[in-house]
Amino acid sequence: MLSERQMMILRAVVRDFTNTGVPVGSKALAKQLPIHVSSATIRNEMAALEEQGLIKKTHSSSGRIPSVEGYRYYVDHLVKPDPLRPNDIDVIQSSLGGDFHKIDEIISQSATILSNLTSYTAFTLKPELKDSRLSGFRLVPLGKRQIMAILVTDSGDVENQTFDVAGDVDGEQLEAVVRLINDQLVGLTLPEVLRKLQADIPVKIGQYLQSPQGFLDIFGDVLTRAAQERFYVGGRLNLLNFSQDSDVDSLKSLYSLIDKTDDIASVLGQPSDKISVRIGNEMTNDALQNFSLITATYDVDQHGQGMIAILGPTRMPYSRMLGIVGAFREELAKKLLDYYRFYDE
Amino acid sequence: MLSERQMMILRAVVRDFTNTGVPVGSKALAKQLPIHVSSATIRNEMAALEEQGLIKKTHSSSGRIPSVEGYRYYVDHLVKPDPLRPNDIDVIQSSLGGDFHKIDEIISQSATILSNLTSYTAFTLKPELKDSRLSGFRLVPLGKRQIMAILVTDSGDVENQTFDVAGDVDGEQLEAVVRLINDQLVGLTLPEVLRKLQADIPVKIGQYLQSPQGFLDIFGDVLTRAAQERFYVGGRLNLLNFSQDSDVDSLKSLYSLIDKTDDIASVLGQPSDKISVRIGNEMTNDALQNFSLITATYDVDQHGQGMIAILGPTRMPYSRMLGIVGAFREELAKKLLDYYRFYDE
DNA sequence: TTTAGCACTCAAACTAATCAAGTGCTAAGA
DNA sequence: TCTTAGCACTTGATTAGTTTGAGTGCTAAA
Repeated sequence: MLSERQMMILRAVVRDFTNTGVPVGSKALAKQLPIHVSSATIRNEMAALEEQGLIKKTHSSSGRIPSVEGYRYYVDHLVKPDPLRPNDIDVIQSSLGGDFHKIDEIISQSATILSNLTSYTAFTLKPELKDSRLSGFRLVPLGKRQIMAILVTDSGDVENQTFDVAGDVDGEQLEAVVRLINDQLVGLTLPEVLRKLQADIPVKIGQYLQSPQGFLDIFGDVLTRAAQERFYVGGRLNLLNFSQDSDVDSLKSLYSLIDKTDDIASVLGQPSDKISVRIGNEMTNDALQNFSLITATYDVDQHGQGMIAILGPTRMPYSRMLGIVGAFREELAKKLLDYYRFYDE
Repeated sequence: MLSERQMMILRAVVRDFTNTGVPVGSKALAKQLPIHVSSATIRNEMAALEEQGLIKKTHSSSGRIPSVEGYRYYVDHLVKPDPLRPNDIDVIQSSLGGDFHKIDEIISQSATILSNLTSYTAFTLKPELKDSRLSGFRLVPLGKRQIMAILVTDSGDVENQTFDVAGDVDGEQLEAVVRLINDQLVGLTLPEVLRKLQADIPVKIGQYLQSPQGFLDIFGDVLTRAAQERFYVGGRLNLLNFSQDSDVDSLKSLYSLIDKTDDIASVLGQPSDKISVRIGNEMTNDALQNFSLITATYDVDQHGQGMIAILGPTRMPYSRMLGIVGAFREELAKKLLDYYRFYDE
């Protein structure tokens, strides 16, 4: 249990340290705090806070910095999200105001906006229904020897891939394959389709194509891409700003993590209604020990739930960041609702 | 004019320095050189080389390092490309040996291989005909309100983009627009198409669509993408290894340069038959002052000419790198010829 | 419970001393 | 004329020692 005064001190330590990056000493605090006490008193209180593991020293005679637990307490109990700055509002309005022709443009643009506002790295995921289902498959012949495979899901995701075929393209064969897939697989969830693709489908396709393997490769490829959550990243380069003493290796593993599409879901974690903050070692990933991750979901009614996130140093100004993330999720949801309303109704 | 002995010394200085990164002194050279002279003699020769601007000191009593002019002389007159190591050959064979379904897979894979072999950053461009022409355009309706626009050029490039439309999709309108484009624009070079797109096409399309602007945006978009040379990058993270004293700003501008699609052509420069080496300030771009760029073209007969390149520190082992680039361009050309032969004939 | 005072700690900044690698120059030798 | 041994000199790196300043914990008095 913390006393009022201890909370006040903890809050001040976090605020000061996140702003300046310098450990905070008792004298500076005494001068700054609204109550009138001496630095010695502050020292006593700080010792108590340290006892509880909320703040720590960088060396035996240094000022204090927040521990991970201290940040956590601050985020859970003390922080109040800052309201947006007028300038921030302008940025959002103007970047999100234009005309868009597809959801993905809005989502990818959002990642850029978020990274600009925060000067950290931002992630965005489009609204996604729980289990999206295969809703259509096409094979479009292009030119002489080229075919484009297109896969559509019921949540509107489209994946496509072109590939070359040897010999002439037989229109009837293509049609037969497309019909087969649409008959047998449309309506199933993508994992189900993947499972069937390993089982009975190859046999059936063998009836129409003499060498189905190539085709199955392509189809499987497009399918896995569609099953993976596509996410957008903004401001990747901002990570460079926080590479303390230029630790190239950890930077590299950080970037590999970000670029590995299949890992991002596990990093961002489960959606939850609240805005979630994970701090340093609260994330299991080694590369993220000095970072904090703020994630938030946004709802677009029947179109499902999406996610936005920002990744910055543990030592980030949480009140401002929480304000930005909170406000932006609202703006994005609003924008998407408008978008769906325009195209769907 | 350099004497035989001076050449020998210059060669040794470059070789030593590129291998170790440490300025090369007269004593070490005297011990290492095949001829038997004292370090004092070497010092005299080095003074002569410095006089000519080919080598320089890092401070008044240091060993010598090559100047940009020294590297240039070395590359132009002294270097002999290393033969590939057996291990390198294995890497190429196994990474390029698999089955590919499209040119782009081979080209993108090549960027990865090159970066692995060199541990630098690699670029690859697919073989490109001089002025590729529009050879086909489609609008494929997907689901309720989604359309995919597909553009094909006569060199086999495919660009596509999906977009949403408000209101019901009118199949006849779509067909009319597609027919219009195919009638009026197929066969023209892409710049010509772009020009027409600003001029008479909008009027004509206005006859079929009540609000053509959205469509024109999309079409223009796909068109510009198709007109830009698509290139692949391998080993971008390797640039981090050479950020001397973690100069974040110059790293950032380096990455922005690499990611800006429209600038890369100007960076890579004009194709030429030879393998070209550009060193440090021979490139005008500020961000590249400490880098060297090796570019090489490769020919795939009637399918045009492509390009590969590697970007590494000025202080790179040129003989090995030239060997790798030289050998790889051959391998790649061979692989592509095989590929075209399989699919085209 | 608060606070003035004091002894103590530690990182950072600065100074001085030493070392090793290298240079240019001179003068003697081939 | 070219080569080379010898020597004085320069410089960056490393190490050890000092000083400074911000900060701490503890004690004893208010």
